[in-house]
Amino acid sequence: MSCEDQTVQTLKEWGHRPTPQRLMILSALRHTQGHITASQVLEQVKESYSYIDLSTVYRTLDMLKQMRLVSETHMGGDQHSYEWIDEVRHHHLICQDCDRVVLLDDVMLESLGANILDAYGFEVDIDHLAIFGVCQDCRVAIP
Amino acid sequence: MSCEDQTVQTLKEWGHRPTPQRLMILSALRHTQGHITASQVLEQVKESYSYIDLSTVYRTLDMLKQMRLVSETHMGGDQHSYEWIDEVRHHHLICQDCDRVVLLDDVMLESLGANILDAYGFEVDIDHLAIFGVCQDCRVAIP
DNA sequence: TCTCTTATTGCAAGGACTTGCAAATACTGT
DNA sequence: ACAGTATTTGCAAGTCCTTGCAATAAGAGA
Repeated sequence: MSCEDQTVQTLKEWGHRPTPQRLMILSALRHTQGHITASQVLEQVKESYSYIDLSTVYRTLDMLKQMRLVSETHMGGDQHSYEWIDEVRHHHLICQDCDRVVLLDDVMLESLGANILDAYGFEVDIDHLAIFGVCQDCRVAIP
Repeated sequence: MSCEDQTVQTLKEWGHRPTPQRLMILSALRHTQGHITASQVLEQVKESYSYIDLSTVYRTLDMLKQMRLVSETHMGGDQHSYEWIDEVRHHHLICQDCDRVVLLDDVMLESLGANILDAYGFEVDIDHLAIFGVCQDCRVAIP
């Protein structure tokens, strides 16, 4: 089963229709390494189908978020970032001085999730977290 | 020194001018228990000064965020929430089923901060976090 | 106190994202 | 294959928040 068919299957399982627009948006997301903004998705899809509308992109991204196939992150700029959730889940440490982005392994947050579940009975669901702060280099540079 | 004078002092220390608009916005924030949205601040200030503009409110909120006097949280609705940061810092667990908000003690996140500092040399700066998930009651209700 | 400089304001326009709605499209059962 | 139903789309309008800019107001120095 191709990766395309796989996606169609997943959509159907959720009761969503695999429309051409959705497949194109999915393809843009899957074939992008790392983060991509909604308007970048739009541009990419427009190359094959120029009538696609931004609202369709956002609606599809919302759907995929709910399905846990993509993660949404607000990384400080004016636009949100979206990313296909592959095997390895990770988060981001964003330096407020130099804007550098450091990947944070999900393992770090697993214990947080466990602690919260213990203490509050609340089952957290952290797909993608952006944590702000100051990175190592800037901490050294700024005494 | 009154709480008003205190605020004026803090503003000056940061090189910001204590304009009437800012003082009214500050007062609205300080005298609100819990969260308040930007437009709620606007409404409250308008009662004494009807020419106040939303952009001034947002600009002041940004300033106060930077000064760590208020925290901003996106709690799932369409507007952000702002809150005066008092003695006790806390975060929020938001249930995606029933929308209930559970306060999360900052202690839970201190160890996360320490772990990240150890592993990455990155000094996190988490003012106010909104973590989504499923609360205890809903976990029980939904088998 | 008065002038000079700089920060701040209100307004208007803009950007990102959302929503209402009629037309178009995909699935279901026959 | 076809009609009926429910979803989905593109468009347009709307919401929340941000930004550019000229006019205003605050603080500093004479």
